[in-house]
Amino acid sequence: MTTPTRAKPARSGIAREGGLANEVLEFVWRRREVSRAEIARRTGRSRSTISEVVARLLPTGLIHEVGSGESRGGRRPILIGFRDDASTILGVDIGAAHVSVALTDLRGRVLEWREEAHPVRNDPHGTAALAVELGAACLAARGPGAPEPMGIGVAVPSPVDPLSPYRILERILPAWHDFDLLGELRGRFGIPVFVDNDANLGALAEHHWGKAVGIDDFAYLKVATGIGAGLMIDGEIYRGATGVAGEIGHVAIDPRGPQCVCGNRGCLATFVGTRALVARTRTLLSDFPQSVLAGTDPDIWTLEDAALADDPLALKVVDEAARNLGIVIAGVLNLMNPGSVILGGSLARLGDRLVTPLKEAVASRTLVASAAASDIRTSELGPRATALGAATHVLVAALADPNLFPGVNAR
Amino acid sequence: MTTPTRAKPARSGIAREGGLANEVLEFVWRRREVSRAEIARRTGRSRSTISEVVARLLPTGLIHEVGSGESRGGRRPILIGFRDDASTILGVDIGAAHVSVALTDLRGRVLEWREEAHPVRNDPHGTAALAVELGAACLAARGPGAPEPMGIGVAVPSPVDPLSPYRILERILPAWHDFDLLGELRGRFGIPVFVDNDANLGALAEHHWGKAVGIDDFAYLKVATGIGAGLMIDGEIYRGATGVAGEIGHVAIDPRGPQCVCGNRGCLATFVGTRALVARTRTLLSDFPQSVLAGTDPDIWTLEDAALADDPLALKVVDEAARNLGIVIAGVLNLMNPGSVILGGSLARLGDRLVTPLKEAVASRTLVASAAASDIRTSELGPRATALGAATHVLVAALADPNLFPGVNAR
DNA sequence: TGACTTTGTTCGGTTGCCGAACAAAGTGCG
DNA sequence: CGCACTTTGTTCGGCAACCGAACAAAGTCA
Repeated sequence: MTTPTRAKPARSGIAREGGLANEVLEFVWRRREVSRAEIARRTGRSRSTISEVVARLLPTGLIHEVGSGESRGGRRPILIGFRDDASTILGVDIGAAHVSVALTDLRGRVLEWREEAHPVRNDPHGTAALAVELGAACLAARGPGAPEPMGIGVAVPSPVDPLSPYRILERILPAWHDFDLLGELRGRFGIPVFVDNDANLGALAEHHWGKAVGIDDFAYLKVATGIGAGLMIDGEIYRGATGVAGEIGHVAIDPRGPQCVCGNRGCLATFVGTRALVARTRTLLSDFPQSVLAGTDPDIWTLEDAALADDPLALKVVDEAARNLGIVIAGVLNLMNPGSVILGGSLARLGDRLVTPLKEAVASRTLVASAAASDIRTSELGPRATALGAATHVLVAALADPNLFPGVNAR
Repeated sequence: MTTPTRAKPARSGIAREGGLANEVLEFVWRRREVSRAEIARRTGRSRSTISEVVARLLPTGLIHEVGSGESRGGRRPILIGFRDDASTILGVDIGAAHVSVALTDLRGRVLEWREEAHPVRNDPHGTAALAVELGAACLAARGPGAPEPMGIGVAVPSPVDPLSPYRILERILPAWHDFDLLGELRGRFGIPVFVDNDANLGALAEHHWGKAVGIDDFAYLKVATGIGAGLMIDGEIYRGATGVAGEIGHVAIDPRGPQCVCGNRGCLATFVGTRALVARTRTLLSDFPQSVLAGTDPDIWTLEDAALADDPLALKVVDEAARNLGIVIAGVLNLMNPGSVILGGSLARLGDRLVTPLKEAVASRTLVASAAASDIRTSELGPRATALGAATHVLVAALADPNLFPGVNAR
């Protein structure tokens, strides 16, 4: 009855303040070096207004004057540059069986990197301690004089409800019930902490640093222990009504398929998850005595290496996986019409060995195949993509409202 | 190089001007009768500001003072009401084999209604002439003193590219290549014309007048000659990168299924389109000699009527259709996590006879079944839903920017 | 060299919105 | 009934954001 309805709640949970100062800041970040007059032209504001805004932004230390640019027939412009080293960000990737941490600058460069295997599912306290330890190690490696990071981003292998991000993992990881990972991190480092689902953050990383730069509507599929999709719609992560959009691991693709942990039969995850791929490889070993994998106990890494070496057994497993993925991707294309589909997770390093059979499977299942199927690609961001995406989330929040990060303008 | 990037291109193609005046206008429309003080509270603005905005809005004739409301312990408020009869809107539904036109007021009430069967696919000129004729008939029935409508909305059974809405139907209806339906209508009536896909407009109708009032993320499925989905995301129709989002009729649900016109096998449309349902009914006739349909040549209407009368043959056909639809809807739920799924098209009148088996099929294919599957419902808007949605599109545009409709404030 | 451009700043003015103050019109209690 | 208190809607002064015009500085081009 008395709830103000003024501002739409931002779907991303990020302020998106709309102020001109933020718009200019984000523009300078995107263009790296740009004059006041150019900002004025591109934002549609007057030069006088932009001059004033830039003057207010300079003392934050996020931007600075970096010299003069080329003349366009008159006075040479003073270029405004973004200070990529004005601060740093910690990106934490909580996987199914590992924790990794990246320390990045404000341009997505990974300055430090730590990774360690850990039984995440059953040990929330140890996981949090490990994340703190790896983060501290990243900071220590930068030396004593390095500035404090401005924030921490965390990727978790589970849906995140944007309305109550603190109670996250319990659905998939019961041991994590009511454990406050975020509070732990905030308490240790004393800076803002953000969480999101790993596939969502992978999509964010692709949007900023990968194959989706400049594309505002695309789907990112991460194939790992589980399978998840991150959907970017109009430049923002789409979460759906209750925050579980993109949970495609349990789409049924074969009602006669094997039993899945979720209780149904023939889920995508039972065919394409890393465990399923390794199991399938073991089953086929006896049929491929000439395979380099023959006589070994394969895991996902040796399987991928074998595929990269064009081993026939590995290629057969990848081919089957691609065709099963294709069923689901065709559905995504028909339903959402994304501008691009990007494949992430370790399988992405197989490149065309994965994409070619995938495109075939998709083309036979889509009406507008020619247009849609042509833009399926593999990520090139590598194993650091998720942690990088977590850091990127903090960067996006900072550009949208730098006031949330008091540490920055105190330099 | 010189493109201004100021305003994001609105995905809907509608202005969404953001001005306070439009916000107030839309608020008054939603609340029907509301005082200045209440508007101020709910929009977060001051009473003085709202007073001024209302004063500027009153001369448009879209709102007016309608008396005084209940006191809340002090002076009684002056209620501001929306003039539902300030203008009218023409909504045109171009179907696969019919044209229908609704004349509505600004509250979605259908004042006049005309419908006629027509071979739309092969006769664009005749179709346009028929739309004009039915529209004129609606206007004539209102008498000579009636005000001119403020705009025309058109629903077409084909994707619409928001960037070039004039070349619409050629992909699905080759005979329509380069025929300018919109120009025809604009030339005849001299008022703004808007187009969109029929499923999108059905979703819009549900959002304003049907089962999705208050729900900003949902999927609307229309089952007719073809099958299409309208996706509403954050209160706006989602079109995807190239305007074909929701084209789910050709999702493959059975690789061993029958050949489809699109060239693939086992498309959803080959199982659940009206033609497929009638064909399936004919096939099963011999197995159900006790059916009321036995000995008849059934069509989609008699089939639905039989199902409503609990005829076993009809129920079996509906049951099969529901299970096939369920496959696709489960995919929609897993991928997009909509707050609700609403079924439209004539099949919707079967109600629980359709929804119950559908929910069963969905529940066995979704991970978060309990939450998601519970909110699948049938539309109650009936056969006028699409034309109503077309008119609603014009209403939405008008509320977002009444300046587009000069005819209104000239009263 | 001189005419013309472009940049960035200064300055006065408009616009949108706010808060304080006020009159009008209510309610509720002694 | 009378009086204190609320709520509504308007008026008016003021602030912040932004703009356009004017200008000096610094460049290009013929």
